[in-house]
Amino acid sequence: MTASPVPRLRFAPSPTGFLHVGGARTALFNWLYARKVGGQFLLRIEDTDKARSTDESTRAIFEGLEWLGLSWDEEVVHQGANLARHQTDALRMLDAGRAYRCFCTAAELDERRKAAEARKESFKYDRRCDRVTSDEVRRRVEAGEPSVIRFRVPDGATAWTDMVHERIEFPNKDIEDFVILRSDGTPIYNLAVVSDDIAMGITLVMRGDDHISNTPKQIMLYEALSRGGADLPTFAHLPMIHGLDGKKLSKRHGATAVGDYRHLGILPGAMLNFLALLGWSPGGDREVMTLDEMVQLFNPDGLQKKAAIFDPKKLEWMNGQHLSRIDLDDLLPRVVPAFERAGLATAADLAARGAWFRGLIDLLRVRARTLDDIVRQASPYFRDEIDYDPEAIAKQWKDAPATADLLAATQARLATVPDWTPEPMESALRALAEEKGVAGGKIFQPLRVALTGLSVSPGIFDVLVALGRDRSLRRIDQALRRLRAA
RNA sequence: GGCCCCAUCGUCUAUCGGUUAGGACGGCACUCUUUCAAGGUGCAGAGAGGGGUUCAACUCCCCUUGGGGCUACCA
Repeated sequence: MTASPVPRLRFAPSPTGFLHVGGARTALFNWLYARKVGGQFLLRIEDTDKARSTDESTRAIFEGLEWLGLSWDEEVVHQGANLARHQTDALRMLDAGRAYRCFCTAAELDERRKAAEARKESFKYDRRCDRVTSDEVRRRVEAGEPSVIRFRVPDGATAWTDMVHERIEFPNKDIEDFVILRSDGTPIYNLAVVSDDIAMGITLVMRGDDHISNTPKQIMLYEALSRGGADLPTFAHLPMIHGLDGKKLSKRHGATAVGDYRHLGILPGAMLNFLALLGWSPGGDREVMTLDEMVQLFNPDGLQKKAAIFDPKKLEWMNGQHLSRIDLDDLLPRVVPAFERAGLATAADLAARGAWFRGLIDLLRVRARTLDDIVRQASPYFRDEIDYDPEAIAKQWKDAPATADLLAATQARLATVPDWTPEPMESALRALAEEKGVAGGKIFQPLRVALTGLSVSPGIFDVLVALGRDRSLRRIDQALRRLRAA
Protein backbone atom coordinates (compact mmCIF):
# COMPACT_ATOMS: atom_id res chain seq x y z
CA MET A 1 0.00 0.00 0.00
CA THR A 2 1.42 3.35 -0.90
CA ALA A 3 0.31 6.30 1.16
CA SER A 4 -1.29 9.33 -0.38
CA PRO A 5 1.47 11.28 -2.11
CA VAL A 6 0.06 14.58 -0.91
CA PRO A 7 0.78 15.38 2.74
CA ARG A 8 -2.34 16.37 4.58
CA LEU A 9 -2.20 18.35 7.80
CA ARG A 10 -4.83 19.86 10.00
CA PHE A 11 -5.33 22.39 12.72
CA ALA A 12 -7.95 21.17 15.16
CA PRO A 13 -8.89 23.71 17.81
CA SER A 14 -11.78 23.29 20.20
CA PRO A 15 -14.13 26.27 20.08
CA THR A 16 -14.04 27.04 23.77
CA GLY A 17 -12.50 30.50 23.61
CA PHE A 18 -10.76 32.89 21.29
CA LEU A 19 -7.89 31.88 19.07
CA HIS A 20 -4.96 31.67 21.46
CA VAL A 21 -1.44 32.66 20.40
CA GLY A 22 -0.33 29.08 21.07
CA GLY A 23 -3.06 27.79 18.79
CA ALA A 24 -2.15 30.36 16.19
CA ARG A 25 1.45 29.18 16.24
CA THR A 26 0.39 25.55 15.90
CA ALA A 27 -1.78 26.56 12.95
CA LEU A 28 1.13 28.51 11.47
CA PHE A 29 3.57 25.61 11.60
CA ASN A 30 1.02 23.26 10.09
CA TRP A 31 0.27 25.80 7.40
CA LEU A 32 3.94 26.51 6.67
CA TYR A 33 4.72 22.83 6.36
CA ALA A 34 1.77 22.21 4.07
CA ARG A 35 2.65 25.16 1.85
CA LYS A 36 6.31 24.24 1.83
CA VAL A 37 5.78 20.69 0.61
CA GLY A 38 2.74 21.33 -1.53
CA GLY A 39 0.44 19.57 0.88
CA GLN A 40 -2.97 20.47 2.18
CA PHE A 41 -3.88 22.33 5.33
CA LEU A 42 -7.28 21.50 6.76
CA LEU A 43 -9.29 22.96 9.57
CA ARG A 44 -11.36 20.91 11.97
CA ILE A 45 -13.43 22.34 14.79
CA GLU A 46 -13.44 19.94 17.73
CA ASP A 47 -16.81 20.67 19.18
CA THR A 48 -17.67 17.35 20.80
CA ASP A 49 -17.79 18.99 24.21
CA LYS A 50 -21.15 20.64 23.69
CA ALA A 51 -21.17 22.22 27.11
CA ARG A 52 -18.06 24.29 26.46
CA SER A 53 -18.20 24.85 22.71
CA THR A 54 -19.76 28.02 21.36
CA ASP A 55 -20.51 29.36 17.90
CA GLU A 56 -18.93 32.61 18.96
CA SER A 57 -15.63 30.85 19.57
CA THR A 58 -15.86 29.11 16.22
CA ARG A 59 -16.32 32.47 14.54
CA ALA A 60 -13.42 33.92 16.51
CA ILE A 61 -11.18 31.10 15.29
CA PHE A 62 -12.18 31.70 11.68
CA GLU A 63 -11.66 35.42 12.06
CA GLY A 64 -8.30 34.98 13.72
CA LEU A 65 -7.00 32.64 11.04
CA GLU A 66 -8.33 34.83 8.27
CA TRP A 67 -6.71 37.90 9.78
CA LEU A 68 -3.42 36.05 10.00
CA GLY A 69 -3.81 34.94 6.42
CA LEU A 70 -3.66 31.23 7.20
CA SER A 71 -6.12 29.89 4.69
CA TRP A 72 -7.35 26.32 4.80
CA ASP A 73 -7.86 24.11 1.81
CA GLU A 74 -11.07 22.19 2.14
CA GLU A 75 -14.36 22.79 3.79
CA VAL A 76 -14.15 23.08 7.55
CA VAL A 77 -14.89 19.83 9.33
CA HIS A 78 -17.10 20.09 12.38
CA GLN A 79 -16.35 17.14 14.55
CA GLY A 80 -19.83 17.07 16.00
CA ALA A 81 -21.17 16.18 12.56
CA ASN A 82 -19.26 12.89 12.64
CA LEU A 83 -21.00 11.47 15.66
CA ALA A 84 -22.41 8.48 13.76
CA ARG A 85 -18.97 7.41 12.56
CA HIS A 86 -17.48 7.84 15.99
CA GLN A 87 -20.15 5.57 17.38
CA THR A 88 -19.77 2.89 14.75
CA ASP A 89 -16.00 2.99 15.23
CA ALA A 90 -16.47 2.41 18.94
CA LEU A 91 -18.89 -0.43 18.27
CA ARG A 92 -16.50 -1.95 15.75
CA MET A 93 -13.83 -2.11 18.39
CA LEU A 94 -16.34 -3.57 20.81
CA ASP A 95 -17.28 -6.29 18.31
CA ALA A 96 -13.66 -6.98 17.50
CA GLY A 97 -12.94 -7.52 21.16
CA ARG A 98 -10.66 -4.49 21.38
CA ALA A 99 -13.00 -2.73 23.78
CA TYR A 100 -15.56 -3.59 26.41
CA ARG A 101 -18.55 -2.12 28.16
CA CYS A 102 -18.03 -0.62 31.57
CA PHE A 103 -20.90 -0.06 33.98
CA CYS A 104 -18.95 1.75 36.64
CA THR A 105 -20.47 5.16 37.19
CA ALA A 106 -18.52 8.38 37.22
CA ALA A 107 -19.36 8.79 40.89
CA GLU A 108 -18.03 5.33 41.78
CA LEU A 109 -14.86 5.93 39.84
CA ASP A 110 -14.39 9.26 41.50
CA GLU A 111 -14.73 7.67 44.90
CA ARG A 112 -12.19 4.97 44.11
CA ARG A 113 -9.84 7.52 42.71
CA LYS A 114 -10.01 9.58 45.87
CA ALA A 115 -9.56 6.52 48.03
CA ALA A 116 -6.43 5.60 46.08
CA GLU A 117 -5.11 9.12 46.46
CA ALA A 118 -5.73 8.99 50.18
CA ARG A 119 -3.59 5.85 50.28
CA LYS A 120 -0.99 7.70 48.20
CA GLU A 121 -1.41 5.19 45.42
CA SER A 122 -1.74 6.06 41.77
CA PHE A 123 -5.16 5.18 40.47
CA LYS A 124 -5.67 3.10 37.40
CA TYR A 125 -8.96 1.53 36.34
CA ASP A 126 -8.92 -2.05 37.62
CA ARG A 127 -10.72 -3.60 34.64
CA ARG A 128 -13.44 -5.03 36.80
CA CYS A 129 -16.06 -4.65 34.07
CA ASP A 130 -13.87 -6.55 31.65
CA ARG A 131 -14.63 -9.58 33.78
CA VAL A 132 -18.40 -9.25 33.46
CA THR A 133 -19.72 -12.14 31.37
CA SER A 134 -21.19 -11.40 27.97
CA ASP A 135 -24.57 -12.71 29.07
CA GLU A 136 -24.63 -10.32 31.97
CA VAL A 137 -23.50 -7.44 29.79
CA ARG A 138 -26.41 -8.15 27.45
CA ARG A 139 -28.82 -8.39 30.34
CA ARG A 140 -27.70 -5.13 31.92
CA VAL A 141 -27.72 -3.27 28.62
CA GLU A 142 -31.19 -4.55 27.86
CA ALA A 143 -32.28 -3.53 31.33
CA GLY A 144 -31.28 -0.03 30.38
CA GLU A 145 -28.26 0.28 32.63
CA PRO A 146 -25.97 3.00 31.33
CA SER A 147 -22.45 2.06 30.26
CA VAL A 148 -19.40 3.52 28.60
CA ILE A 149 -17.09 1.76 26.19
CA ARG A 150 -13.51 1.34 27.27
CA PHE A 151 -10.58 0.47 25.07
CA ARG A 152 -8.69 -2.59 26.26
CA VAL A 153 -5.05 -1.55 26.37
CA PRO A 154 -2.84 -4.46 25.28
CA ASP A 155 0.40 -5.49 26.97
CA GLY A 156 3.72 -4.24 25.70
CA ALA A 157 4.79 -0.76 24.86
CA THR A 158 3.78 1.92 22.39
CA ALA A 159 6.39 4.01 20.64
CA TRP A 160 6.71 6.31 17.70
CA THR A 161 9.32 8.45 16.05
CA ASP A 162 8.32 12.00 16.63
CA MET A 163 9.35 14.56 14.05
CA VAL A 164 10.70 16.87 16.72
CA HIS A 165 11.52 14.54 19.59
CA GLU A 166 12.68 11.43 17.77
CA ARG A 167 11.72 8.24 19.58
CA ILE A 168 9.21 8.36 22.43
CA GLU A 169 8.05 5.21 24.16
CA PHE A 170 5.37 4.53 26.76
CA PRO A 171 5.00 1.25 28.64
CA ASN A 172 1.38 0.20 28.13
CA LYS A 173 1.07 -0.82 31.73
CA ASP A 174 1.03 2.85 32.66
CA ILE A 175 -1.98 3.48 30.49
CA GLU A 176 -5.38 2.51 31.81
CA ASP A 177 -8.24 1.14 29.78
CA PHE A 178 -9.51 4.51 28.70
CA VAL A 179 -13.06 5.44 27.86
CA ILE A 180 -13.74 5.98 24.17
CA LEU A 181 -17.52 6.38 24.20
CA ARG A 182 -19.46 8.10 26.96
CA SER A 183 -22.64 6.67 28.42
CA ASP A 184 -24.60 9.24 26.42
CA GLY A 185 -23.13 7.80 23.24
CA THR A 186 -20.79 10.67 22.45
CA PRO A 187 -17.10 10.05 21.79
CA ILE A 188 -14.18 10.98 23.98
CA TYR A 189 -11.51 13.21 22.47
CA ASN A 190 -9.01 10.50 21.56
CA LEU A 191 -11.55 8.47 19.64
CA ALA A 192 -12.99 11.46 17.81
CA VAL A 193 -9.54 12.67 16.82
CA VAL A 194 -8.35 9.35 15.47
CA SER A 195 -11.60 8.57 13.72
CA ASP A 196 -11.59 11.97 12.05
CA ASP A 197 -7.90 12.00 11.21
CA ILE A 198 -8.32 8.66 9.46
CA ALA A 199 -11.40 9.88 7.62
CA MET A 200 -9.63 13.08 6.57
CA GLY A 201 -6.55 11.21 5.42
CA ILE A 202 -4.24 13.14 7.73
CA THR A 203 -0.61 12.14 7.23
CA LEU A 204 1.12 14.48 9.67
CA VAL A 205 -0.27 15.46 13.03
CA MET A 206 1.52 18.55 14.31
CA ARG A 207 0.28 19.82 17.65
CA GLY A 208 1.32 21.02 21.10
CA ASP A 209 3.45 18.70 23.19
CA ASP A 210 0.75 18.64 25.85
CA HIS A 211 -0.63 15.90 23.59
CA ILE A 212 2.37 13.64 23.92
CA SER A 213 0.66 11.55 26.55
CA ASN A 214 -2.43 11.18 24.36
CA THR A 215 -0.38 9.87 21.48
CA PRO A 216 0.13 6.27 22.67
CA LYS A 217 -3.61 5.96 23.20
CA GLN A 218 -4.25 7.31 19.75
CA ILE A 219 -1.71 5.00 18.17
CA MET A 220 -3.52 2.06 19.76
CA LEU A 221 -6.77 3.30 18.31
CA TYR A 222 -5.20 3.58 14.86
CA GLU A 223 -4.05 0.00 15.18
CA ALA A 224 -7.50 -1.15 16.19
CA LEU A 225 -9.30 0.94 13.60
CA SER A 226 -7.17 0.72 10.49
CA ARG A 227 -5.79 -2.75 9.92
CA GLY A 228 -2.56 -2.74 11.82
CA GLY A 229 -2.28 1.01 11.80
CA ALA A 230 -2.06 1.45 8.04
CA ASP A 231 -3.31 5.01 8.41
CA LEU A 232 -0.92 5.94 11.17
CA PRO A 233 0.33 9.47 10.56
CA THR A 234 3.64 10.97 11.50
CA PHE A 235 3.53 12.96 14.72
CA ALA A 236 5.27 16.22 15.49
CA HIS A 237 4.93 17.64 18.99
CA LEU A 238 5.65 21.31 19.27
CA PRO A 239 6.82 22.92 22.53
CA MET A 240 4.45 25.04 24.55
CA ILE A 241 4.49 28.81 24.91
CA HIS A 242 4.98 30.15 28.40
CA GLY A 243 4.48 33.57 29.97
CA LEU A 244 7.28 35.80 31.25
CA ASP A 245 7.16 33.94 34.58
CA GLY A 246 7.89 30.59 32.92
CA LYS A 247 4.41 29.22 33.49
CA LYS A 248 2.06 28.05 30.79
CA LEU A 249 0.71 31.10 29.01
CA SER A 250 -2.69 32.00 30.38
CA LYS A 251 -5.08 34.91 30.72
CA ARG A 252 -3.31 36.33 33.73
CA HIS A 253 -0.30 36.97 31.53
CA GLY A 254 -2.34 39.64 29.76
CA ALA A 255 -3.22 39.45 26.11
CA THR A 256 -3.19 35.86 24.90
CA ALA A 257 -5.76 35.94 22.11
CA VAL A 258 -4.56 36.89 18.65
CA GLY A 259 -7.53 39.28 18.49
CA ASP A 260 -6.03 41.20 21.40
CA TYR A 261 -2.89 41.86 19.40
CA ARG A 262 -4.88 42.80 16.36
CA HIS A 263 -6.60 45.48 18.39
CA LEU A 264 -3.34 46.59 19.93
CA GLY A 265 -2.19 47.50 16.44
CA ILE A 266 0.00 44.53 15.63
CA LEU A 267 0.35 43.59 11.97
CA PRO A 268 -0.55 39.99 11.10
CA GLY A 269 2.77 39.55 9.31
CA ALA A 270 4.65 40.64 12.43
CA MET A 271 2.56 38.40 14.66
CA LEU A 272 3.27 35.43 12.40
CA ASN A 273 6.96 36.25 12.18
CA PHE A 274 7.24 36.57 15.94
CA LEU A 275 5.30 33.38 16.57
CA ALA A 276 7.37 31.46 14.05
CA LEU A 277 10.53 32.36 15.90
CA LEU A 278 9.04 30.99 19.11
CA GLY A 279 10.06 27.39 18.66
CA TRP A 280 11.55 27.50 15.22
CA SER A 281 14.59 28.97 13.58
CA PRO A 282 15.56 29.00 9.94
CA GLY A 283 19.16 28.63 11.13
CA GLY A 284 21.70 31.40 11.13
CA ASP A 285 20.77 34.95 12.00
CA ARG A 286 17.65 35.38 9.92
CA GLU A 287 14.83 36.99 11.88
CA VAL A 288 12.60 39.43 10.04
CA MET A 289 10.69 37.55 7.36
CA THR A 290 7.52 37.81 5.35
CA LEU A 291 5.11 34.89 5.27
CA ASP A 292 6.33 33.93 1.81
CA GLU A 293 9.92 33.93 3.01
CA MET A 294 8.96 31.75 5.93
CA VAL A 295 7.40 29.25 3.55
CA GLN A 296 10.63 29.18 1.56
CA LEU A 297 12.76 28.79 4.65
CA PHE A 298 10.57 26.46 6.67
CA ASN A 299 12.16 23.19 7.64
CA PRO A 300 11.05 20.94 10.50
CA ASP A 301 14.71 20.41 11.42
CA GLY A 302 14.64 23.92 12.81
CA LEU A 303 11.85 23.06 15.23
CA GLN A 304 12.73 23.50 18.88
CA LYS A 305 12.00 21.06 21.70
CA LYS A 306 12.15 23.59 24.50
CA ALA A 307 9.17 25.65 25.63
CA ALA A 308 9.49 29.30 24.64
CA ILE A 309 8.57 32.35 26.65
CA PHE A 310 6.33 34.90 25.02
CA ASP A 311 8.13 38.25 25.14
CA PRO A 312 5.79 41.12 24.23
CA LYS A 313 8.75 43.50 23.90
CA LYS A 314 10.19 41.53 21.05
CA LEU A 315 6.78 41.32 19.42
CA GLU A 316 6.60 45.11 19.47
CA TRP A 317 10.04 45.43 18.01
CA MET A 318 9.10 42.92 15.34
CA ASN A 319 5.99 44.91 14.58
CA GLY A 320 8.06 48.06 14.22
CA GLN A 321 10.27 46.26 11.73
CA HIS A 322 7.29 45.13 9.70
CA LEU A 323 5.68 48.56 9.93
CA SER A 324 8.77 50.07 8.35
CA ARG A 325 9.28 47.42 5.71
CA ILE A 326 5.79 46.52 4.59
CA ASP A 327 4.64 47.89 1.24
CA LEU A 328 2.72 51.13 1.84
CA ASP A 329 -0.16 49.83 -0.23
CA ASP A 330 -0.48 46.88 2.10
CA LEU A 331 -0.18 49.04 5.18
CA LEU A 332 -2.79 51.66 4.27
CA PRO A 333 -5.82 49.36 4.43
CA ARG A 334 -4.70 48.32 7.91
CA VAL A 335 -4.30 51.84 9.31
CA VAL A 336 -7.49 53.29 7.88
CA PRO A 337 -9.77 51.36 10.24
CA ALA A 338 -7.61 52.46 13.15
CA PHE A 339 -8.12 56.10 12.13
CA GLU A 340 -11.84 55.55 11.89
CA ARG A 341 -11.94 53.90 15.29
CA ALA A 342 -10.06 56.82 16.78
CA GLY A 343 -12.55 59.19 15.21
CA LEU A 344 -9.83 61.13 13.39
CA ALA A 345 -11.17 60.64 9.90
CA THR A 346 -13.48 58.52 7.81
CA ALA A 347 -12.29 56.19 5.13
CA ALA A 348 -13.84 58.53 2.59
CA ASP A 349 -11.89 61.53 3.94
CA LEU A 350 -8.69 59.59 3.73
CA ALA A 351 -9.40 58.33 0.26
CA ALA A 352 -10.09 61.90 -0.88
CA ARG A 353 -6.64 62.93 0.35
CA GLY A 354 -4.96 59.71 -0.72
CA ALA A 355 -1.55 61.01 -1.73
CA TRP A 356 -1.28 63.28 1.29
CA PHE A 357 -2.34 60.51 3.66
CA ARG A 358 0.10 58.11 2.10
CA GLY A 359 2.92 60.56 2.61
CA LEU A 360 1.93 61.19 6.21
CA ILE A 361 1.82 57.51 7.07
CA ASP A 362 5.17 57.00 5.44
CA LEU A 363 6.54 59.75 7.67
CA LEU A 364 5.05 58.38 10.85
CA ARG A 365 5.54 54.67 10.47
CA VAL A 366 9.30 54.78 10.97
CA ARG A 367 8.90 55.90 14.55
CA ALA A 368 5.93 53.71 15.41
CA ARG A 369 5.80 50.25 16.90
CA THR A 370 2.10 49.70 16.57
CA LEU A 371 -0.72 50.96 14.39
CA ASP A 372 -1.98 52.81 17.44
CA ASP A 373 1.31 54.68 17.68
CA ILE A 374 0.74 55.93 14.16
CA VAL A 375 -2.76 57.09 14.95
CA ARG A 376 -1.61 58.79 18.11
CA GLN A 377 1.13 60.66 16.27
CA ALA A 378 -1.21 61.56 13.46
CA SER A 379 -3.67 63.41 15.63
CA PRO A 380 -2.18 66.92 15.12
CA TYR A 381 -2.59 66.60 11.37
CA PHE A 382 -6.33 66.01 11.62
CA ARG A 383 -7.73 68.05 14.45
CA ASP A 384 -8.16 71.82 14.54
CA GLU A 385 -7.37 72.11 18.20
CA ILE A 386 -4.33 70.35 19.53
CA ASP A 387 -3.39 69.29 23.01
CA TYR A 388 -0.16 70.75 24.28
CA ASP A 389 2.04 68.31 26.11
CA PRO A 390 2.92 70.01 29.43
CA GLU A 391 6.41 68.59 29.38
CA ALA A 392 7.02 69.86 25.88
CA ILE A 393 5.87 73.33 26.88
CA ALA A 394 7.93 73.30 30.03
CA LYS A 395 10.99 72.38 28.09
CA GLN A 396 10.68 74.31 24.83
CA TRP A 397 8.61 77.32 25.81
CA LYS A 398 10.41 78.10 29.03
CA ASP A 399 10.75 81.82 28.36
CA ALA A 400 7.31 82.73 27.02
CA PRO A 401 8.01 86.31 25.80
CA ALA A 402 11.26 85.39 24.07
CA THR A 403 9.67 82.29 22.58
CA ALA A 404 6.75 84.34 21.33
CA ASP A 405 9.05 86.84 19.65
CA LEU A 406 11.09 84.19 17.95
CA LEU A 407 8.00 82.25 16.94
CA ALA A 408 6.44 85.39 15.49
CA ALA A 409 9.57 86.04 13.48
CA THR A 410 9.52 82.43 12.35
CA GLN A 411 5.94 82.74 11.25
CA ALA A 412 6.64 85.96 9.37
CA ARG A 413 9.59 84.38 7.62
CA LEU A 414 7.64 81.27 6.69
CA ALA A 415 4.88 83.43 5.29
CA THR A 416 7.35 84.88 2.82
CA VAL A 417 8.42 81.49 1.49
CA PRO A 418 6.89 81.31 -1.97
CA ASP A 419 7.05 77.57 -2.33
CA TRP A 420 5.76 75.50 0.62
CA THR A 421 8.38 72.76 0.32
CA PRO A 422 11.16 71.67 2.68
CA GLU A 423 14.18 73.16 0.97
CA PRO A 424 13.18 76.85 0.73
CA MET A 425 11.64 76.71 4.19
CA GLU A 426 14.78 75.28 5.65
CA SER A 427 17.05 77.87 4.08
CA ALA A 428 14.68 80.64 5.18
CA LEU A 429 14.67 79.46 8.79
CA ARG A 430 18.38 78.75 8.88
CA ALA A 431 18.96 82.26 7.65
CA LEU A 432 16.68 83.56 10.37
CA ALA A 433 18.58 81.62 12.99
CA GLU A 434 21.79 83.16 11.80
CA GLU A 435 20.35 86.64 11.85
CA LYS A 436 19.13 86.10 15.39
CA GLY A 437 22.38 84.50 16.35
CA VAL A 438 20.78 81.31 17.64
CA ALA A 439 21.18 77.63 16.87
CA GLY A 440 18.65 76.08 14.52
CA GLY A 441 17.20 74.05 17.33
CA LYS A 442 16.15 77.20 19.13
CA ILE A 443 13.77 77.84 16.31
CA PHE A 444 12.82 74.31 15.36
CA GLN A 445 11.94 73.01 18.79
CA PRO A 446 9.48 75.70 19.88
CA LEU A 447 8.02 75.56 16.38
CA ARG A 448 7.52 71.82 16.74
CA VAL A 449 5.58 72.35 19.92
CA ALA A 450 3.54 75.09 18.27
CA LEU A 451 2.67 72.88 15.33
CA THR A 452 2.07 69.55 17.05
CA GLY A 453 1.88 70.25 20.77
CA LEU A 454 4.55 67.61 21.14
CA SER A 455 8.28 67.49 21.46
CA VAL A 456 8.37 64.45 19.20
CA SER A 457 7.53 64.48 15.52
CA PRO A 458 8.98 63.84 12.08
CA GLY A 459 11.44 66.37 10.72
CA ILE A 460 10.03 69.85 11.24
CA PHE A 461 9.89 70.68 7.51
CA ASP A 462 8.03 67.48 6.80
CA VAL A 463 5.59 68.50 9.51
CA LEU A 464 5.10 71.91 7.92
CA VAL A 465 4.43 70.34 4.55
CA ALA A 466 2.09 67.70 5.98
CA LEU A 467 0.15 70.36 7.85
CA GLY A 468 0.00 72.68 4.87
CA ARG A 469 0.66 76.41 4.74
CA ASP A 470 -2.64 77.72 6.10
CA ARG A 471 -2.93 75.30 8.93
CA SER A 472 0.70 75.77 9.93
CA LEU A 473 0.43 79.53 10.03
CA ARG A 474 -2.86 79.37 11.90
CA ARG A 475 -1.43 77.00 14.43
CA ILE A 476 1.44 79.35 15.09
CA ASP A 477 -1.18 82.03 15.74
CA GLN A 478 -2.79 79.80 18.30
CA ALA A 479 0.56 79.20 19.93
CA LEU A 480 1.33 82.91 20.01
CA ARG A 481 -1.98 83.69 21.67
CA ARG A 482 -1.27 81.07 24.25
CA LEU A 483 2.27 82.25 24.85
CA ARG A 484 1.25 85.89 25.18
CA ALA A 485 -1.57 85.03 27.53
CA ALA A 486 0.87 83.32 29.78
C1' G B 1 2.68 10.37 43.88
C1' G B 2 3.08 7.79 38.77
C1' C B 3 4.30 8.38 33.57
C1' C B 4 6.32 11.48 29.79
C1' C B 5 8.91 15.80 27.77
C1' C B 6 12.60 19.56 28.25
C1' A B 7 17.53 22.22 29.79
C1' U B 8 23.21 27.79 25.61
C1' C B 9 23.20 35.21 27.82
C1' G B 10 17.12 37.99 31.67
C1' U B 11 14.28 36.48 26.78
C1' C B 12 14.17 34.25 21.46
C1' U B 13 18.01 31.53 19.25
C1' A B 14 22.97 29.80 16.07
C1' U B 15 26.27 25.75 16.93
C1' C B 16 24.69 19.47 14.21
C1' G B 17 32.78 16.70 18.50
C1' G B 18 37.69 20.95 17.47
C1' U B 19 34.54 28.48 17.45
C1' U B 20 37.87 34.18 21.23
C1' A B 21 30.38 30.02 22.00
C1' G B 22 27.67 33.96 16.92
C1' G B 23 23.06 36.92 16.17
C1' A B 24 18.41 39.28 17.82
C1' C B 25 15.10 41.53 21.80
C1' G B 26 15.73 44.11 26.25
C1' G B 27 19.61 47.19 29.19
C1' C B 28 23.76 50.64 29.12
C1' A B 29 27.17 54.01 26.45
C1' C B 30 28.55 56.48 22.14
C1' U B 31 27.38 58.21 17.18
C1' C B 32 24.15 60.54 13.50
C1' U B 33 20.76 64.65 14.28
C1' U B 34 16.22 70.36 14.63
C1' U B 35 13.17 66.40 18.44
C1' C B 36 11.81 61.34 18.73
C1' A B 37 12.33 57.05 16.32
C1' A B 38 15.02 54.37 12.72
C1' G B 39 20.22 53.50 11.52
C1' G B 40 25.50 52.78 12.93
C1' U B 41 29.31 51.49 16.78
C1' G B 42 30.59 49.50 21.37
C1' C B 43 29.88 47.36 26.52
C1' A B 44 27.72 43.94 30.14
C1' G B 45 25.45 39.09 29.64
C1' A B 46 25.08 31.87 28.64
C1' G B 47 26.61 26.12 27.92
C1' A B 48 22.39 23.97 35.64
C1' G B 49 25.63 20.31 38.65
C1' G B 50 28.22 15.61 38.70
C1' G B 51 30.02 11.35 36.31
C1' G B 52 31.46 8.88 31.93
C1' U B 53 32.82 8.12 26.17
C1' U B 54 36.74 10.57 23.21
C1' C B 55 43.07 12.97 21.40
C1' A B 56 38.98 16.63 21.94
C1' A B 57 32.77 17.84 24.47
C1' C B 58 27.72 23.00 24.75
C1' U B 59 27.37 19.03 21.28
C1' C B 60 27.06 11.67 22.56
C1' C B 61 25.60 8.41 27.18
C1' C B 62 24.13 8.07 32.53
C1' C B 63 22.73 10.27 37.18
C1' U B 64 21.20 14.56 40.04
C1' U B 65 18.77 19.13 40.11
C1' G B 66 15.35 22.40 38.03
C1' G B 67 11.16 23.51 34.82
C1' G B 68 6.91 21.82 32.11
C1' G B 69 2.94 18.46 30.49
C1' C B 70 -0.43 14.45 31.30
C1' U B 71 -2.70 11.60 35.00
C1' A B 72 -11.58 12.88 33.59
C1' C B 73 -17.68 9.70 30.90
C1' C B 74 -12.36 17.96 29.06
C1' A B 75 -10.14 18.94 24.59
